[in-house]
Amino acid sequence: MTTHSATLREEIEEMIAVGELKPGQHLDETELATRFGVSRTPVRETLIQLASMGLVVIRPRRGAIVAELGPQQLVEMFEVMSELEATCGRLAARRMTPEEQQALLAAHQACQDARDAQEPDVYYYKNELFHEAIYAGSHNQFLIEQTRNLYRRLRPYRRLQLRVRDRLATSYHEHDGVVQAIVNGDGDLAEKLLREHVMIQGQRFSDLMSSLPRLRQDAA
Amino acid sequence: MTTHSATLREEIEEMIAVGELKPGQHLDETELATRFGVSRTPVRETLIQLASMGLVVIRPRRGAIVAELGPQQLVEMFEVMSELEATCGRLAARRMTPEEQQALLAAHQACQDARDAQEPDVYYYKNELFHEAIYAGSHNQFLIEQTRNLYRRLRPYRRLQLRVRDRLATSYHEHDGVVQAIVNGDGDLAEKLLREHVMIQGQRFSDLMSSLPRLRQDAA
DNA sequence: GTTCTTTTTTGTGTATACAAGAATATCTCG
DNA sequence: CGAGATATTCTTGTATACACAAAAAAGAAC
Repeated sequence: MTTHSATLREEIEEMIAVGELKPGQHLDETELATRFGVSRTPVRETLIQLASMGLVVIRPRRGAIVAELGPQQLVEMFEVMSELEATCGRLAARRMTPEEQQALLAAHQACQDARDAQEPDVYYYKNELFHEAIYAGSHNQFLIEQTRNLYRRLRPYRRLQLRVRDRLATSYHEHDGVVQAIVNGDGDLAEKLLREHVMIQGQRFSDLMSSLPRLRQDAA
Repeated sequence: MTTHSATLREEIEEMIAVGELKPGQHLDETELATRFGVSRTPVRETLIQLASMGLVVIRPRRGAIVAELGPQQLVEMFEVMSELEATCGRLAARRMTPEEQQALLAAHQACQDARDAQEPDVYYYKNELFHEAIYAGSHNQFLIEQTRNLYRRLRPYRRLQLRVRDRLATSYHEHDGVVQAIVNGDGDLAEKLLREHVMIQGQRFSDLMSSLPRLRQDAA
């Protein structure tokens, strides 16, 4: 059995992730309550959870709005993201079991297939699995959780990410170096390569950030 | 003006930190409500926040208990802690302003004074300031926040930390290496030294973990 | 005396009611 | 016609009430 606010949290979180609720948008408790057919209480509890996760901001007596991250914050969060992933990679290089290495290679192969087929959507998905395979190899459940949390928090802004020309091929090539470093057990190299790999995405973000104001709901 | 649940959160968080509420202990909503002279509603909202922070665990229909971290989880969290601090150090080595370097040196000097005076309590406090000085040098507010969050989450278990023989002198010596690496701008070295410095504390934790069952309130 | 079932009790989850602060609209006066 | 003050409305924060599930206690069967 699950509680109302738990399901609500997932739903609203998804709505934020896909942009149905835009950064800066005011979240009316009663409106959400009626929309989901519940009372204000579980809605409030949901909003508090989302606030703790950083997805919304609650100002006392002034209600909740979808968190809007400024360029500065985004850069900082991406930097941390790259560090977390790099750490996963370094630990994975030292700790992966043969089975986990096999899984990583398989995920890598799947990326190659998607690249060859020139299917960005497929690649995007396989890419996630590839990174998950590295996370798993860190053998640190808490680290994995933290990394996933941050990833989810950045998701609302990810849909901005353009299908940059040749990004697929470049990405795959970077993956290749990471995989080799990991199977060779070279943690420092894996760390370095992953840090750069993720950071490059972050820099693309920087490029896009000038278009940020366009994204968010014009707050009153 | 601030809201009830905000002040409540700080109070309960502190109670958990100092061990007035022990890991595993059941948190009765009505009891807390009467104790603080408010209704259940703000208490519930507080508990939800604490749950999102990982300090308590809420199981549906079964209430909240103070989170109890197993040895495995503690080791994992300490590993992440060391990585976050190490990252702060690496960034600080590259980004610190001269003023921030001065502040770091001052904090380091304060540690030395405390060591010479053989005052563990003072050293403990000055040590915090020392690490904070490094955080600040990272120039990444989000990273600092994450690091502080984890630190706070580990606080309930920190009071276990023994005054190990010679730990003060060793700690100060380790700090010395870190400071030199940072002022020399050697990010990689600072990262490595800080990782080890924090991890050593974590290993002391491991040693103490056998005494863990004694700490937590015997859950029914 | 032990174990399984049934009943009671306790405590959580949700809904509703009320109070107070913030936003907004209206009105008055320059 | 515009600016400031006041009143109204709206939304949030808190309290209370109720429903229902889970744990605890009591009772029955073996």
